[in-house]
This record gives sequence, structure tokens and C-alpha cells, in this order.
Amino acid sequence: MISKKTKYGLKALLYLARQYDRGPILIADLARDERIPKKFLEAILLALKNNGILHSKKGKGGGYYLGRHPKTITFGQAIRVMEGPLAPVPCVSEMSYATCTECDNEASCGIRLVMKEVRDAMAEILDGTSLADALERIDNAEEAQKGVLNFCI
Amino acid sequence: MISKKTKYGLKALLYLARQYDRGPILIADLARDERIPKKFLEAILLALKNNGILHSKKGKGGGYYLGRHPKTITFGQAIRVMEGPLAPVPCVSEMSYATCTECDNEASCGIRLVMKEVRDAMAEILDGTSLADALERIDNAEEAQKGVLNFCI
DNA sequence: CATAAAACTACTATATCGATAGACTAAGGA
DNA sequence: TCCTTAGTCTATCGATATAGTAGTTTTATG
Repeated sequence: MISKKTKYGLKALLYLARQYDRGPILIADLARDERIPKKFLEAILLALKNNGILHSKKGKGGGYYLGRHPKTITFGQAIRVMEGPLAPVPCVSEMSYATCTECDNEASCGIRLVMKEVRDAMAEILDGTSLADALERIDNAEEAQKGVLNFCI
Repeated sequence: MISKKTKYGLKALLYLARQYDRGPILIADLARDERIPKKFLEAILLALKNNGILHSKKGKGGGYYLGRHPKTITFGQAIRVMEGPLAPVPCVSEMSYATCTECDNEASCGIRLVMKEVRDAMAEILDGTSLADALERIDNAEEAQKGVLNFCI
């Protein structure tokens, strides 16, 4: 299960992606519209900024905005910042490998063999889905819902 | 990242699967061989028992043993007991669905759309891999390692 | 300089994790 | 029946993570 922090962060990123061309967005607006505690959101956006995913501008007319085009920001990148490595065990992580303190013979660890598969499957999806992709799919889903409504009327 | 509890639990299950036909195994032996704190292991095994994955026998000659054949116990079942639902968000869980408190329109939630894919990918792997499968793969990996060693000599 | 907005520091509950200690209960064997 | 063995249950503890709050500082703009 992902934490609220991660959910809030992903919501914020989608929000910023949707208005990518409108310049800096205020934390206050984002917090209000997405119903996220403002001070909590502050910390989340700061973390995303420190990892290069977001940029910010201080002072009047300031706010937060995406550091790159929504097509080039993936769920995988964002989740790694907020939730840590995708891998279920450190010994199968590609981005932040570490030995498991528990097992000695890594090559023949059954848990590792299975978790490697899980990590790869997750990474394929999360690193292959950008914010832009998600926005598109949201729009499609909303269209589909409208379609059903019209069909019902 | 999975917790130590889950790692210990999976190790214990693989240990019990490897000696499936030898009757009840003592917690003490398991704890010693797999280097798991005994009292912690106790709690883990108890949880697995309460979920029908393990059985136990009290008194002299007692111990823990698998409740079913290793072929029919999957990683998915075990992980759900120890770690909770596989799904990254409750609203895409098949085994323990719950609405997300945050989002109102579930059908067009971008996070949900992506996480549904992740859940399905994880479930396919974890529910499709049994303890017996893992043991087989461990043996294969050990054979392969030996092969490399022989080749080197 | 005044103001707006992010950045930073500090703090507080609450929950979970990892682990330990001790009392209790059931099952066999002598 | 009594004793030993071994699982069961309850309680506790420190450390860490989660979720959220309050107030202050820094920086850019007009």
C-alpha cells in the first residue's frame, strides 16, 4: 500500500501536468482544489523539487511547476522519490541496490528470484507511464463515462 | 519494500516446504537454522496458522507443518497474511476492496488506473508462484552455480 | 519598503516494526 | 497423576515512519 504522502504527491503532479503551460501554481490553490493539507503538501512538493521533478519560483507570481514536459515525467520517478525503491527487497533494486542482511547466498535465494520478477513487472508499468499518459487515460475514462450516461438517457 | 516479518515468514514457509514429509518442525530449529528471532518467528507462524496456511501440534513431538501441499501454497497467499493486500491502493484490491477516502470519482482516477495495472501484474506473479515452484527454482539456481564452478575448475 | 510566496525549523500525536519477557495451556510419557 | 515439552497469549519497549500543525525566515517582485 502506498502512503498518503505518495497519493498526494501523484495528485499534485497530475494537477500541475494538466496546467503545464499556465506558469507557477500556488501551493494554496493546489491544496484547496485537491483537498490536501497545505503544510503536508509543502513538504511533498519540496521533496519533488529537490529531486528535479518540480521547479519553484519564490515571491510574487511564484509557485510550483513541472521541471520537464509531462511526457517525460513517469510514475516510477515520482514514486521513488516519495515511497523509496520499487523493489520489494533491496537486493533486486536497479536504482538503489543493497544486499539483504538476512540471506548469504543471493544467487539462490528463493525470495529474491520471485521478487526480481515482481520488481521488473512493476518497473515496466510505472517507468512506462508518464503524467501525460495518465491525463490521456483520465480523459478517455471520463469520455467513456459520459458515453454511458448519454446512452442511458 | 516488504517487512522483515514477511521475509522471515517466507523463509520459514520455504523451510517447512523443503521438509514437507518429515512431520512437525520445532520453532526452535527453524529459528536457529534460518537465523530468525525465536519469539518473533512464533508470532509470524501463529498468524500463518490462523489463516490456514500452517498447522501445528502441541506437546512432545509437536511443532509446525504446512497445512497443504507446497504446490498449493502461493507467495500471494502468504504475503497477504503478513503484509496485507497486494494492491498499492485499496480501491483496486480484489481480495479486500475499500474505497479510497481521497478520491470521489473512482472511474476516472488516474492513480487508480495505473495502480490497477500494477496490482494485476503483481498478483499474476505472486498468485502464480507456489512454494514448490520456488524450491524448484532454488535447486536450478544452485545447479547453475555449481555448473559455473565446475566450468572454472 | 511592503508584500507575497516558498523554504525552513520545530513540534506532536499516532501507528507500525522489530524484538523480548513471562505466564498460560495442551499433549505425551513415565 | 505428575512432569516435561512445546505451542499460545499478553504485555511491553525502543525505534522509526506517518500524518499533520505552528511559526519563522528567506527571497523575489512591484
